[in-house]
Amino acid sequence: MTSDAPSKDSAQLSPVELDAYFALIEVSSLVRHAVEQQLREAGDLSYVQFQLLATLGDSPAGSSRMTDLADGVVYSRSGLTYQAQLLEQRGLVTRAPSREDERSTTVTLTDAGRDVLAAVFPGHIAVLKELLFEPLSGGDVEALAGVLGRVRTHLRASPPRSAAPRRRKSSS
Amino acid sequence: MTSDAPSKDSAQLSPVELDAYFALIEVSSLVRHAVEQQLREAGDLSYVQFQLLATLGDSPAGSSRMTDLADGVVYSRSGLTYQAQLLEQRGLVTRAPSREDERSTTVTLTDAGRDVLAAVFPGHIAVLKELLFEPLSGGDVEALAGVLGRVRTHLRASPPRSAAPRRRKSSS
DNA sequence: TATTGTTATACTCTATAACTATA
DNA sequence: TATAGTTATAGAGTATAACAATA
Repeated sequence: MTSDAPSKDSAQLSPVELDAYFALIEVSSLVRHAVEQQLREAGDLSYVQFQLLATLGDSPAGSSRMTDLADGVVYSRSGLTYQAQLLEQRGLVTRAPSREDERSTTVTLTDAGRDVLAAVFPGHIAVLKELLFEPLSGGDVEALAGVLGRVRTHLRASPPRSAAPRRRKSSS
Repeated sequence: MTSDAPSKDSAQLSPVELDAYFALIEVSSLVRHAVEQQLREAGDLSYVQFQLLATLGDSPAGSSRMTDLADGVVYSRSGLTYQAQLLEQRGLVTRAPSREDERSTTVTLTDAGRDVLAAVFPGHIAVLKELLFEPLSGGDVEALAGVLGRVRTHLRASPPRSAAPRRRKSSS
């Protein structure tokens, strides 16, 4: 333990950092894969579609603008359009031009959409409990939420390189 | 905060669990996306290709059987063949039947493969430091590695649902 | 002119099933 | 018969660029 600092200078990652990085990739990868299967089987939803439905379900009116929906879920606008089309074709959402701003499209969760969401939730939670939370203590979960929350805040604040193709363009 | 225990029974996730889950997905998603871009720009590598090269680079002989390579990197055998073909076409790896077991294919990292790996590493590390580790203390990193390490162990031990199409079939 | 969203298109990746060959 | 790997093929998802419409 000579230098346990995060080593912001050296061009190397410390062994602990490597551990953390590899574990993060492997865990998120496996969990996501398992969750995707469950969603596919229980409701024929891709993960992105689930995220969109869940986001709509969280909003009070069950609706949202396309641009707001895109936040964090998708990396390109056309990708969002594509997924929204699929959801609309299945009758899980509705799309209509916003009255406030005719350029915007308001996406709204339908009753059928809520049904699918409800059909999928229990299994979704079961997978998470079994795969992610089963081996963790309450303290572990808090630590995880705390640390990852800090990273998330950092990521949201820092210039998203090109994660967000458009949107949030201050100067230029 | 009546029941802060991990709540292994109720069919709901606690607020902290939800936090941890969402943060995990968002962070891993953003980090991975950023890393993928860097790898693409610096060495024209997909993340899976990078993982394969890096795995080979870690092994003493710079070579490995296909099946061993697949571990954790890919979810189907054909997917691995596909990526290995791409790497071979670019001259970054070599494929040859193993002498010990003629059924096996031994994949070996070439000098060109090592070069690409070397070309890509610094930027890779830089992205991780900037995006993932920048806002974390040494203790944070250790906590992260510890908790995720525990989950990883759990995931590796538990029946991979169908993550591993073949391989590791005890009874049957 | 800037913003919102869609469309067309090309491409990457993944997965299932059928198949070959060796143990 | 079981294992290692490849092939064919089909489908899902993503991204870029060009486009239309509104602010």
